[in-house]
Amino acid sequence: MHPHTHITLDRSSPVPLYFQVAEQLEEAILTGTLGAGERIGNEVALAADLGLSRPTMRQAIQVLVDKGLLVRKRGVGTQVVAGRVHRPLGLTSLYDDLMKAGQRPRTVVLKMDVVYPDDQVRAELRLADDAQVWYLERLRSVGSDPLAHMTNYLPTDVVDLAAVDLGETGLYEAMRRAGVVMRVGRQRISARRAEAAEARMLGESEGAPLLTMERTTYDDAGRAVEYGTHAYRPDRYSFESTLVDR
Amino acid sequence: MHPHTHITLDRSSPVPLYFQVAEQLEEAILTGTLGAGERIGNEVALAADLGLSRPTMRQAIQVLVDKGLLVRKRGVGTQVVAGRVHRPLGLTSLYDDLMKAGQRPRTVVLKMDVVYPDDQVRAELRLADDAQVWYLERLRSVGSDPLAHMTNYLPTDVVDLAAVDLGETGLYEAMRRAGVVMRVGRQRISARRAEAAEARMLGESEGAPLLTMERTTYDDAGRAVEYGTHAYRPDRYSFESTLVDR
DNA sequence: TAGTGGTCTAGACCACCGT
DNA sequence: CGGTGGTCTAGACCACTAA
Repeated sequence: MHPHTHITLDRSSPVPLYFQVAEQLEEAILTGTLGAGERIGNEVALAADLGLSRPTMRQAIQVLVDKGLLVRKRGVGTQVVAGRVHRPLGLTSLYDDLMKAGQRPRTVVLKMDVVYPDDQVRAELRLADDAQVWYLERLRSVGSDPLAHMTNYLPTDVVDLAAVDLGETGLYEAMRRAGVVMRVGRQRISARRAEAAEARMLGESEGAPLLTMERTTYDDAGRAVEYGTHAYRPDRYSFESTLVDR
Repeated sequence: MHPHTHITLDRSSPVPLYFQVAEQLEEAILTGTLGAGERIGNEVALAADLGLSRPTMRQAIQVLVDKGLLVRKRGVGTQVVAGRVHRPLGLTSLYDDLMKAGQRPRTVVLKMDVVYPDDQVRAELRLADDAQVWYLERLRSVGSDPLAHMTNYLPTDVVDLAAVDLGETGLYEAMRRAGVVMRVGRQRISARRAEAAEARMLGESEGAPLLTMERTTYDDAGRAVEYGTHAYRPDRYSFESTLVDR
């Protein structure tokens, strides 16, 4: 009844125990060692097997429930969710996503300036009336294929963009290196027709459908650190996500 | 130092204590009683004030951290995230969303049949080779404006669609009433050109951009219960979501 | 009825932050 | 250094499910 997934714990590691368990359980699910519909658990026995308290074991399982890999049912147990898994989108940039997928993204910085933002941007970033922002416009490609046209606004006190080579690194990675800890992003995804100039840049015809995303990102102090509006070629990009009801 | 948000607990209520606290904290944030950037906490003191244990108080705060309303920073405290809040998308249908927004959606069922699914649908739903599914095609409008063209496939043993008036209720609501507990949804959002027939239905011109979503939903036993591909008029609809890094 | 997850308690030690 | 959140323990009682 116990498909022993053989979990190893290292109590001297700085990695939390619940996370060690979650990692190894996830691995077992992704490799198929734990198949769709299979039951793990119960929590009490698992905890005892591993020499953990039940709350710690529960926390480990909760991580995978939140990722949509496991479902819990009271009185029944915990089971592996069916279906192929795709990685959830987190607070990553397109650049990060492409790198992870083994692609070689290329970025051309079209514009980079310090400007006075318009009212909408100032409101999104909650800036004072006289505050200035970095204005950044980039075109991202994979190989010879244009993929996305990106516009971003950043408060000038968040990061000094002039000191960064944005052709060689993603914006989010640059922000992280500057010590910004991004915690929350609020985004809206829709679609629209490509305008003429934009269509030329993306190698599409005017009026072609574009996938659009606008996002405001907040750091670990709750401060808005970035606002951006992006346009993607829909035949080359899509947004995947997992929703979990608790 | 304590912006006393006056939280009331009812220990005789079946609503969990952590949830009662989370609800009232969220209310305080949404109404502005707790303003952007304001610190709540600390966990120990809050727990003591309310006569709760610290883990319970922590769980309450975690709910709002997961919703992107609060950010925690070790050594500092817990603060309210800046910016306007929009409700996250959960496992709801377009119908539910519209109803909540006070709209009056109208649904026309274009087709409803039991069919043998093609390979892709069979794979998404993890069905046996000889299994049949409900095939459902609907057009949803608000007022006189067409909004979305929706196609769904459901295993026949999940719910009997013939017994439901889908003009009067959303598909997800109908599934819930049939005892289906949906727990996980995996979706992909992109865009494409409207085809001729589709454009006519949606009141758009051929080639107009459409926002597309395909989603597979799983129940509390990890079983695929629904697969759908939808097309929305992008000037009338967009997907909003909140991402949280932990 | 037996077994499962859901909630809750009352502590403990640690890591990190700002002063 | 004091104060914060991050982790962990060892229990307890309850609600729900399935046999």
